[in-house]
Amino acid sequence: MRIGELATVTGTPVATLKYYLREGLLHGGAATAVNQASYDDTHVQRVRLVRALLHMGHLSIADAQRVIAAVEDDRVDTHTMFGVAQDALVPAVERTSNRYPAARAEVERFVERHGLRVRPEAQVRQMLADTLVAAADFLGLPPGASITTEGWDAVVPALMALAAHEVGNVPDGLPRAAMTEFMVDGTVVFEVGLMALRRMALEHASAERFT
Amino acid sequence: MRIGELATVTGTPVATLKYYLREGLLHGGAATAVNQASYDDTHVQRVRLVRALLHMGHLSIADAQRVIAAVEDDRVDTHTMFGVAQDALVPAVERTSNRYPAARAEVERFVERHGLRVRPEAQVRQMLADTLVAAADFLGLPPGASITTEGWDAVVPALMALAAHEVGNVPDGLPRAAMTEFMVDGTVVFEVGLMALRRMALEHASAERFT
DNA sequence: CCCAAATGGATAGTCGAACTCTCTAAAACG
DNA sequence: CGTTTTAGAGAGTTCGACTATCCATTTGGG
Repeated sequence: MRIGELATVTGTPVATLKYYLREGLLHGGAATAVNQASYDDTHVQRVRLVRALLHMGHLSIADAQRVIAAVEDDRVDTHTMFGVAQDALVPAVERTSNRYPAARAEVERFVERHGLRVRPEAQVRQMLADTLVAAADFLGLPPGASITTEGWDAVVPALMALAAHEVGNVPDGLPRAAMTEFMVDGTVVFEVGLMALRRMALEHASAERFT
Repeated sequence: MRIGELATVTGTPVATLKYYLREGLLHGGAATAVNQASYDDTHVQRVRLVRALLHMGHLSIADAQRVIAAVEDDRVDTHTMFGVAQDALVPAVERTSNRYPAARAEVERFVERHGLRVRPEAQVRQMLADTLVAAADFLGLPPGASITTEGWDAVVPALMALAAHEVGNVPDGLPRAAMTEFMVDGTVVFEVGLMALRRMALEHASAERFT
């Protein structure tokens, strides 16, 4: 297919596709002439991934580039590639609070307690620490007060079951890039769903308490 | 305190605070002279809320205005106010897919199945439907294929327990605006934490499957 | 009490991100 | 064979979120 058809299929303007090409978010089509290239299903899927990252995941172009780069890196195994993609999804925040050492230590204990196989350098550890710090700051805890994760313990088994279910859904035998795209898109899309469920649960709990 | 001190305490430039005042994100201080006003703890807390909404929650100024307006509306009870604030937190997406009717119907069944006390008009229902549609589109399901939520069922009890715990943590006897601020901020901050946990669970599941 | 520094309020300017437009020479399609 | 479409590259636009400037007060240390 040519770029016009790709635009129609994905519902994305040609000018925007060209922009994605320039930014390296979309791999070029097979050149058939000096000003012609042909695109295929991998391009359709990629455009969907990019749009999911940008619109559902609210990533910047720069962050999306990091994810795409990880997806395209063929040198490492699926699990590592997924880890890199995950890391790229973690939003950057300024980390000035002096609560971070305590928060990081609490995260290590949490990971240990639940026997989670999470890389020591995984950005997601930092992400959880960010939350603990923000919560402590917001609650106005005194600087030395202990930061705990015990409120989270109850939800871990359910999340692990959900994650196992989701990872189990990744089809076998796909090219690795396609598998990683699958997992990254799943990460973003199901994340939004989980947030929706959480908010439903909050509204329910609020109804129980306040009405 | 004067605006300079508010700026110091919250780590926000004076120019930005003035911008928030102009945009209605921050209520004005008590005027003590034609060019003097004094600010108090409610302003400090509000600035923290605004920054949590903008930076952790990645809301636009316009969306944050809707949340703040709900927080400031004294005419309704706490639960309703929280619902309005929740609705304002749901990001806007373009909804062109023809899968929406099926997705909405599935959401209704889901809410019914779990006995969730969620308002019929709550935006969070739409948010979950968005996810189902995005997932179906991404997986390339044929247009008529059924959209289900059964993968989510397992996680609901844990989320409800977590939400009950969190709502239980809201202190009693605060002014209602403060209570709502508390819950909104909690929604945003703990949401980030939940996403972090989910990603840890995904990495764990990926390790189990791919290594 | 006096003057540099801070303030409230308003307007204008900046900056980066994410597109969107324009242009040119070369296919492609009917 | 003339109208469309295309690749590629650069310039332009739009919008959101600040940031800077200005002025007429007001404050607060010496």
